[in-house]
Amino acid sequence: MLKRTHTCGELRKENTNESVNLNGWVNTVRLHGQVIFIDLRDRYGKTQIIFNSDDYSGDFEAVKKLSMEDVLSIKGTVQARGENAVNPNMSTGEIEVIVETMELLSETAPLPFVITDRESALEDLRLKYRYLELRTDELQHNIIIRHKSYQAVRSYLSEKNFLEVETPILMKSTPEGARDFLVPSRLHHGKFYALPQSPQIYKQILMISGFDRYFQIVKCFRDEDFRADRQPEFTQIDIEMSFVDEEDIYSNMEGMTQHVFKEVIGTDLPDPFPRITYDEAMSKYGSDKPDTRYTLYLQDVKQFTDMSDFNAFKSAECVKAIVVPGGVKYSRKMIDELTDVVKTFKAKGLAWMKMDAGHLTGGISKFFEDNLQKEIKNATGMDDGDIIFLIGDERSVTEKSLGALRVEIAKREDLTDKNNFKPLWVTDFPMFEMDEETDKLTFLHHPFTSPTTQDVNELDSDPESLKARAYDLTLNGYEIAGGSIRIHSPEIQNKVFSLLGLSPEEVKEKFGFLVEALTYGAPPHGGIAFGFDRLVMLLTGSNNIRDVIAFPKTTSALSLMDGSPDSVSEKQLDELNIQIKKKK
RNA sequence: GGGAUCGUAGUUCAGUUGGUUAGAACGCCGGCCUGUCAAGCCGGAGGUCGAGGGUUCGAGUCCCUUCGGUCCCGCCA
Repeated sequence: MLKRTHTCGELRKENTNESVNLNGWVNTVRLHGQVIFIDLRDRYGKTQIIFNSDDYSGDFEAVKKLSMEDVLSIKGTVQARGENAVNPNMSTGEIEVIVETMELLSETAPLPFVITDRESALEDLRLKYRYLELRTDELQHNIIIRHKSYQAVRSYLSEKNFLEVETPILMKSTPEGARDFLVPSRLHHGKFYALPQSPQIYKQILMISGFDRYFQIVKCFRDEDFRADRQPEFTQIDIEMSFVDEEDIYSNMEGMTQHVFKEVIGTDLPDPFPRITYDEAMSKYGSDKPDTRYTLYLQDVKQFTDMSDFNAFKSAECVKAIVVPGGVKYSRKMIDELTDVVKTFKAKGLAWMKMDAGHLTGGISKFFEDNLQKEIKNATGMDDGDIIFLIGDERSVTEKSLGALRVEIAKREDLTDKNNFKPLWVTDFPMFEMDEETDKLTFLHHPFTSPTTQDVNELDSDPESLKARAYDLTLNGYEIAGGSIRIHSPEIQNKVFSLLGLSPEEVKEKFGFLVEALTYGAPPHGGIAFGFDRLVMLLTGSNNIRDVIAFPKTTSALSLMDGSPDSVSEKQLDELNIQIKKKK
C-alpha cells in the first residue's frame, strides 16, 4: 500500500505538479475508452483521479474493471484542470491527479444499494448495511456534528469546574418511571441487575460525597415503546450541582447550550432563554414542549360558543380555537385530514369557520348570529381569508388535540424553519398527577423532585395542587432537557414516597440507601439531564434520532445489522439458572 | 396494548374492474468511446410479487394469519 500523503479533500491549485499518494474509495467511475475518470472519496472529500492509457504504466484493463466502493491506493501527479474542466461543486475541483501507479486494496462485492444517494433504499435495508449508509455525506456530517457536540459540552463544563464521573451500568432495579432492562446475575441465583434509566440516584449521592459540580455523557436505557425521537438506549448529558437553586441551573445551562450552538454550528441563541409556566404552556400552546417559532395560539372561545346556537359545545368543559391566517384555502379534504389528526388525541371532531367579507361562512357558522360573529372577530383577531378551528371537550383533551393541530398546521404552512432556534424553559410543573387507571397519585418528574413547600403538613392536605421545583428546557417543540431541585431532607423524601403509595418497607428495600445517605449531611442540590441525541438531531437539522446515532435500533428495538436481540445457548441459560417459558 | 401505512428484479418504483409471457429507471455483466464530473451509446442477464394459508377456472391484485419497516396514540420521570 502506498500510504497517503494527502486526504481526498485536501489538494488545491497550489499543489500543482506535486507527486502525491491518495487512499480512498471509488465514488464514481466515468469510463471513456482510453481515459478513465474516478472520483476517489474519503472522510475528508473527493478528488478526481485520471487514468490515461498513454501515461499509465500498470494494467489498464484492470482499471477498466474498477467499480464503485473499491478501495484504492494511488500514486500520481497533481495537475491544474483546464478552465472548462473546473468543477465548482467540489472543493478539489480546480485540480485532478494523473495516476501513475494504482493498487486495488479491496474489491467490493456488488452493492445492495447506491451509496451516493440515501434515498436510494428503504430504511430497513440501509440499517442492515449501516456501515455502507454511514459512508454517505449526510451521515458522515451528522457523526462529525455529534463529535463536536461532545467536545463543546466537555470543554464548557470542565472549564466551569464540573467533574466528569462515571457511574455503574449494572445497578439495582428501582421502581421509578420506565420499565428497566434487566441483566441476570450468574453469581447470585435469581437476582438481576438493571441498566440505568438515568444515573439519577448516583449523581445525588455524588453531591452528598461533596463533588458539588458533576457531569457525565452517559448511556441510559428504558424498555418502553419507541418513536422517531426515542431509542431504547440513548445518551444523556447528566448534570448535578450542590448549593444551588433554579436560577443557578438556568444560567449555567443556558451558558452551556449557547456555547454548544455557537461552537458546533455558529448559531447565537437568545440570552437569557425565555420562560413559561407549565399551566401557561398548556393553555396557550396545548403542549408542555411548545414550539415558539410560530404563534397560532390557542384562544379560549367558550364565552362565544355558549352564546351561539351550536349546542355540542355547551356542555364542554373547555372550548378553544386556533385562527389560521389565510386558511380559507383549506379544502374539505384537508379539513378532514386535520380532523383525523385531532381524533387521535381523543377529540370528537373538529369544528371550523372561514371568514369572508367580515362574515363567518361554512362549517358551524350558521349557529352564530351577526353580532356574535363580530365579537369573535374582535376577540380572536380573525380577519378576512382566515379559518378558525374549534374544539370543545374536557380541558386536557381540548388543549392536547388543538396543540397537536397547531403543530400539524405549522408543518403544512411551512412555519418551522430548521435554522431558527427558539429555546424555552417550562417551569412550575405540578408535583403529582392522578393516574386514571390505578387511581393512585403518581409523579410527573421523578420521586426525588422537591416540592415547592418544605411543610410536611401542606404535602398531606392537597398534594394534587402542589407544584414541583422541576423544569424542562424545550427547543422547537422538543424536550431537550429536564431536571429539578431535589429533596435533600430524609423526612420530606419519606413523605413523598408514602404519598406515592410506597410502604415504609418498600422504601427501605428499594431506596433505603438513598434515604440513609440523605441523613449524613446532604447539601441542597439539583440538576438536569439533556437528551444528547435530540440535541444533536436539532443541530444537524434532522427530525429522526436514528440519523445521529452510528448504530441505531428500529422502532421495535431490533438491530438489523447484527440481529440483536437474539436467543442464547442452553449452556448460557443454565449458568444463569434461567428457563424460557412459552409465551402466554 | 391500539391505529395508520408500506413490503413487486440488487435498488427505487409502475402494474387498471382478478385475465396472455409481471414492466421502467438506476445498478450489475459484455461491447464501443481520450475530457467526464448523475458521462454517453449498443447489447445482455436478473423475479418464491415479504412468508404461510384460503376464495376462484384463474391471485402481484380479494380474504385470513404471520414477519419486518415507518409514523402516531397509550407508554416513556
